Amino acid sequence: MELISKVSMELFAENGFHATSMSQIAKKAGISKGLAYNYFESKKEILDQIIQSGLDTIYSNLETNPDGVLTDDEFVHFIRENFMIIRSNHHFWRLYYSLLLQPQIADSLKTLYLERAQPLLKILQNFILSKGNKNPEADFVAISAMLEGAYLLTVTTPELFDDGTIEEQIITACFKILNN
Amino acid sequence: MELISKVSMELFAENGFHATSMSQIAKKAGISKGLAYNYFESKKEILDQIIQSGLDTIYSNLETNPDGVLTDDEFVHFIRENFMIIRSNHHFWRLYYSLLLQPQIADSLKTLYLERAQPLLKILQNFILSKGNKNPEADFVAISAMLEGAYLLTVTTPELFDDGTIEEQIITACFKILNN
Amino acid sequence: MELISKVSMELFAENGFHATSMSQIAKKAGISKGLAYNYFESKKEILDQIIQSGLDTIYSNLETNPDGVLTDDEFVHFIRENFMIIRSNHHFWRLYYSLLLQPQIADSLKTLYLERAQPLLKILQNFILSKGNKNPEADFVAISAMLEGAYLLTVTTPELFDDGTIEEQIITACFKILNN
Amino acid sequence: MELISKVSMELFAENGFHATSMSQIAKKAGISKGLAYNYFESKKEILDQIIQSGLDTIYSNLETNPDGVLTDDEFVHFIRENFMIIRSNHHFWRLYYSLLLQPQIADSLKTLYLERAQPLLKILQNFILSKGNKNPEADFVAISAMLEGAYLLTVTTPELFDDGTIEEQIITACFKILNN
DNA sequence: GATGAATGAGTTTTCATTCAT
DNA sequence: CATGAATGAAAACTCATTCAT
Repeated sequence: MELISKVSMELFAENGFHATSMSQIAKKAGISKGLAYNYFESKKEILDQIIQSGLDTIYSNLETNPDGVLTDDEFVHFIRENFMIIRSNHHFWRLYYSLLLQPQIADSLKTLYLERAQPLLKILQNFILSKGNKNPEADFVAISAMLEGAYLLTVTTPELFDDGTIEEQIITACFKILNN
Repeated sequence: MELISKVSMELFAENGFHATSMSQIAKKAGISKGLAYNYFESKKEILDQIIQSGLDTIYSNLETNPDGVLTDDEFVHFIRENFMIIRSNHHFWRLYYSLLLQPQIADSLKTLYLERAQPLLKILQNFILSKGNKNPEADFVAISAMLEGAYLLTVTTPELFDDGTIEEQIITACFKILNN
Repeated sequence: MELISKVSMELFAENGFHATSMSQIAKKAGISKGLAYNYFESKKEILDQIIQSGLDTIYSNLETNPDGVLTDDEFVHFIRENFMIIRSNHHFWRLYYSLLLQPQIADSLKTLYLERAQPLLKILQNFILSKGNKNPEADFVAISAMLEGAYLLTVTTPELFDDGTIEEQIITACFKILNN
Repeated sequence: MELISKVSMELFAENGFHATSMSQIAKKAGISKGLAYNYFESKKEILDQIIQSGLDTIYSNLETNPDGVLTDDEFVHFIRENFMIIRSNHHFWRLYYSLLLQPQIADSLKTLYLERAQPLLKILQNFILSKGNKNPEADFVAISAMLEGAYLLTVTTPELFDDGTIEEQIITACFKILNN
């Protein structure tokens, strides 16, 4: 079951959900199609379960106090950790982003995601607010977009940043935005 | 033929390439399946043609002198124009991003894209260089990521920014990064 | 389409709905499975359509004035005609009876059937009432049961009555019941 | 084993033999699929065993002297008892009738049935003969059909006759047929 | 006795594609 | 140009049955 999920995630991420067949999954997992259906009611259910447990494991690794305010050093650490998590789950994130682009699926996914990501966004927001700038919302939008974009680039074209310095550049830019 | 492309792009963007059938396309276009095959050799060819002409029309609207250096005002205008183009072609961009996440397809797409986008990146690069900062590469990465992220958000969750101010916040952040 | 219906009815009647596969249907009809799905959305839809048009053709052949009262001769003719119709549609009736025994399907079927059969039952009722017996309801129940049973026997074991005299014996019994 | 039979009979009767899966049976019986196969070699064998023991218990309850001749009172009692038996085994009879309509299965079933039912038919025949009518075969056909039909109605639409008077009406009609 | 993981052949259904008209 | 009937390969899914434990 773990195996099926793992194999499916890789295939879904590489080829897309619709372009991946149960036969491929079964073959790559070294089992029969029938067995896959003993564990999951449908292909869709495999996807759902991947999303669920993917978000679970990712966010459980990040649990911090969402009400406290980070110091600069903690913020730096926080961002680096985010990138590390993305890198070590790039299959999942690639899948996540591709699903996000399909309106049919996206809505339920967005809800699920926002629910789990809320504490993180809160941490970011609090940090930005603590800087006392005139327009914290604008800073929040800009930094969120920058992170989102950097995550996407990390996932889609990791070879461009395999020196792993993208986060340092992002961090530097964050402070430029905030200390101004 | 124009119609088939248009209709296909919408369906591909909304449901994904693989989840869209030729029947759906023919039905939505109000023609027979057979006729679609008079114009296109295969479903894949429709996609290719969409990408080709999509990039064509988009970048032909943006042709500027890639070797010159923008003034600040021109840069602002340049960014705003980019967002406008994204918004008026959100179907295309949604499709573009979803394809980008499928490695099978992504490679040829990336080549194609970089080819067309090169002049724009050059403009951005020149502008950043003209600011004379210590680490222009870092600024380039940060700003590229921020733009990429903002485009993605514009395409996937337009409702969050329907006041259309996201570009202003991005522009402000760009200058903070560059004037520092 | 006519062909598919016809072939399906025979197979459904001989083997049962669930025990008949689309492959069998396609093979017997000399077409591909795919084509069958051009005409019918699902196997269930084939069944529905068979029932609909089966009841249609049968009852349209029997349309008589349901408010008038039959003479004895007309009653005899009416019964004989019923048996003839059953015999020339024995596939359909075998299918009909087998569906009647599956509660899942039976309810919608019963409604559909009663709707169409109502005029016939009315004719029978009127005829019985015209005889002025003390307990017409009892006569109606007995005669209905006798007809139902005779139809069932005709459909399931036609060889027992291939001389075609069962209806004469039923008719005789009817008059015994009514003239008493 | 008893349990498996009982549960299977209910499911077969409600949903049909082919539409019932071993999983459903095992689930409803609260056992594993494997265990079911310790008791029965196949799904078909469950069915066979149900039919066998179904006919057994039913006819063992009815054993009377097949050579004697019933009095009128005994005949009335005999019919009432038949209806009672049908009612208390409606699952079985529903299943029986549905199988009767599938030629593949029906032949072996008919043989089996006739074997067991022979004594009962003999009793009925003797009773009819004892009335000394001109055409006892015709009376036999009519009364058999009436009983068959009444049984079918009792099994398929019990709600129509839940006052339990259908047998009285049938009995009355029988005497009308016979005393004429 | 009892389980349930595992299979493989079968089922219903879908769909890109072809082609006679 | 245009249709839509037709196909065949492959998809998702089911299920009777087996077997190691």
